[in-house]
Amino acid sequence: MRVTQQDIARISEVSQATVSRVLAGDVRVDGVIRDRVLAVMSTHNYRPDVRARSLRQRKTHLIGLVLKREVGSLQDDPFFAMLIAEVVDALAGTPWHLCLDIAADTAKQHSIYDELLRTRRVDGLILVESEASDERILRLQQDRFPFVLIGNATEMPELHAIDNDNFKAAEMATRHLKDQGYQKIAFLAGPQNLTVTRDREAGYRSAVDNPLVIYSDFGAHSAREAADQLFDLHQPDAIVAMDDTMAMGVIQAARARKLAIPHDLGVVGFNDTPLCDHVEGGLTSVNLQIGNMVQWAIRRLVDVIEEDDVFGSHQAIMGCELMVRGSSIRSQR
Amino acid sequence: MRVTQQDIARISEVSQATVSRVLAGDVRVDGVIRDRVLAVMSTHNYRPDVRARSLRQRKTHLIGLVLKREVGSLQDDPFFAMLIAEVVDALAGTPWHLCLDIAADTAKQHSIYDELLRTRRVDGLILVESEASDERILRLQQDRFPFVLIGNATEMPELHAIDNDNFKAAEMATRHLKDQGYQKIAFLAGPQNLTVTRDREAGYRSAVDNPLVIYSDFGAHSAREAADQLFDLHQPDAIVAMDDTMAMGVIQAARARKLAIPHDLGVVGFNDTPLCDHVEGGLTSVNLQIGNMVQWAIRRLVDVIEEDDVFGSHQAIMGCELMVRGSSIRSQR
DNA sequence: TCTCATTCAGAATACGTATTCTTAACGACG
DNA sequence: CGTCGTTAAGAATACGTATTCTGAATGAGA
Repeated sequence: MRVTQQDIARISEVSQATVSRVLAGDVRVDGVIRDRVLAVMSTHNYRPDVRARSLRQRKTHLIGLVLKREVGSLQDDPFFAMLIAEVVDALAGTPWHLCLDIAADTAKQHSIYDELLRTRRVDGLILVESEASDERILRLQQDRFPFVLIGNATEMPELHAIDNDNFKAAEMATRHLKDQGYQKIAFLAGPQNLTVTRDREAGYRSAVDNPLVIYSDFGAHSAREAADQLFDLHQPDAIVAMDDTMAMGVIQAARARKLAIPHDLGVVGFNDTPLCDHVEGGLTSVNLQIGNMVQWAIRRLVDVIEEDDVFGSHQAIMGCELMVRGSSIRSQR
Repeated sequence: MRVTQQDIARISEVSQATVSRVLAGDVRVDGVIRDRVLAVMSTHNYRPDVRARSLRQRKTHLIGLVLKREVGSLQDDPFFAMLIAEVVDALAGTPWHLCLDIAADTAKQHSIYDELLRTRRVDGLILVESEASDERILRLQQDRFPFVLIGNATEMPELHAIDNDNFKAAEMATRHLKDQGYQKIAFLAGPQNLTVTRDREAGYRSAVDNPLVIYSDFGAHSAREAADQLFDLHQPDAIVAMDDTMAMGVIQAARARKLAIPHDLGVVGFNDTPLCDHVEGGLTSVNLQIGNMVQWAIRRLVDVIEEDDVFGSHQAIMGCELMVRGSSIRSQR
């Protein structure tokens, strides 16, 4: 059977309350008794039961993250692995843990959120992939549930959020291609309802005279099909892709058409994932400091939970850096 | 404030016990009352508190997964993303959730396991990357804690485990290269203490006359360095790499030396990750049916937890399939 | 010496639920 | 008409912890 505070109390010949106090580091307990209790705890390998603690403290010490992705497609995009890893890393060494769920579609995602917060399984949520008018946010605010958004929240000021400067990032990527002498630069966009798509598209448009935009789902496969369309219809000589995975789709399409990179086609991606090094010559990509964003978000979220600061409003913008590699350096050729 | 069974009871003019019974679908409660209570629950949007439930039922409905990986290196290898995604997918639609942790080294991993099970945060664990004599397994068995191993357990019969046929997989990959006319086939192995390394090495050795093995850490970078050593010292004309990520390291090294794939060098990886399609011509890889393995493991684990079958012993071996792509087809050239 | 403040630890309670124990009502059967 | 079995729901309890409430002991100050 499992050893409880009751057992420790009995063996130490003190009350259960005292054991609890020792555990909490309460200064009011006598040194002699404290040491005795600690010794008993140690010899009996005692650890408090997190289930009882959760009930009593009304806190599970779990952070929820619900990704939206089709079954079996998470591994396509290292971005999600980065995200997950960064969250867990940020939580390491703290009393907090990650509760991870993946939903196949928006409806499922909503019901999972609902379940998580209404059953009180998690103490707070990290939101990613925000949409233009995000239903999740409204619900969470209504329920006064702690959450932090990783994404654009300029139109919803009453919340905690951190975002990339996606406008600037896309602008920078596009200008870079222009500087390299590319003439007809297209933008391979993601789903149109996402704020990240809108922001990057705007940045792209601001840097180009004759914008050429095509929307596509995430993933190399969809991107490849979209790239094929672009090549068929418009023959661009450079493509800014929404992320590295989609850039890989572009590269696959280019290979099939014997288009040489970077000579015939310049390519830039986003996220600076490990994929960039797997491309011959390297894939130019915008580093968005996802790790820093996640760390900020987690710190904020824990603060919100512990200070009960649900109504506060901290927002931050993370800088970005263009990592120039072979896929966009035409001048060398 | 949050609505509890007590509130539902008061409003429905029944006792809290009855509400609990209605929730559990207890047949002994009268139909009229049941409907009344259900209606009140519905209008008040009631959901049971998972924290109280965890304490009372002694069950958190959380499955733990602790990966061992250096900080920030999880995204290098799609294998982990696959693993995580498959676990979460297998849990979707059940009352179970995933609690994910990542440890930088073995010591940290052990302390996380210890914490998870002794505080009763999770009800069971999925173990991956088993070592030859795995301390984790001994501890868990000692504590009679539910777990399922994804890995080789032939030397530890008293547990639930599922594994690939790694011997056969490596043998198959090696023979394939031989059949394609490669003469000097090397094996780029992973850490030597892992059972998966040992099994694949054995399979490789069984298929080759003059074995040529080099050990390396996981990840493209380490693999590239190891591959450079191989090229310097032994000039192999084909390499079987422990996984696709390491195969990418090999390919990077080959590119730097202007070795043409598959003409000058044949390459085979493992896991059949999305990386395979990102290589020009495609990377040949062994599909290990990770999804099926994970599904089996989760089903088993949930059974073990719910049937309290900690002492049972179910084991299974998953088949594999060689996905032949351009990186190993010399005959076409 | 008496009073009062202070310190420390035990007793009691609450967190929200599931379940066992108890009791009331009712019908059947002798 | 009384007894007993059966059914249904309320009362009570336990899960393990944190915390408030209470009381005993100690020491200081008058």
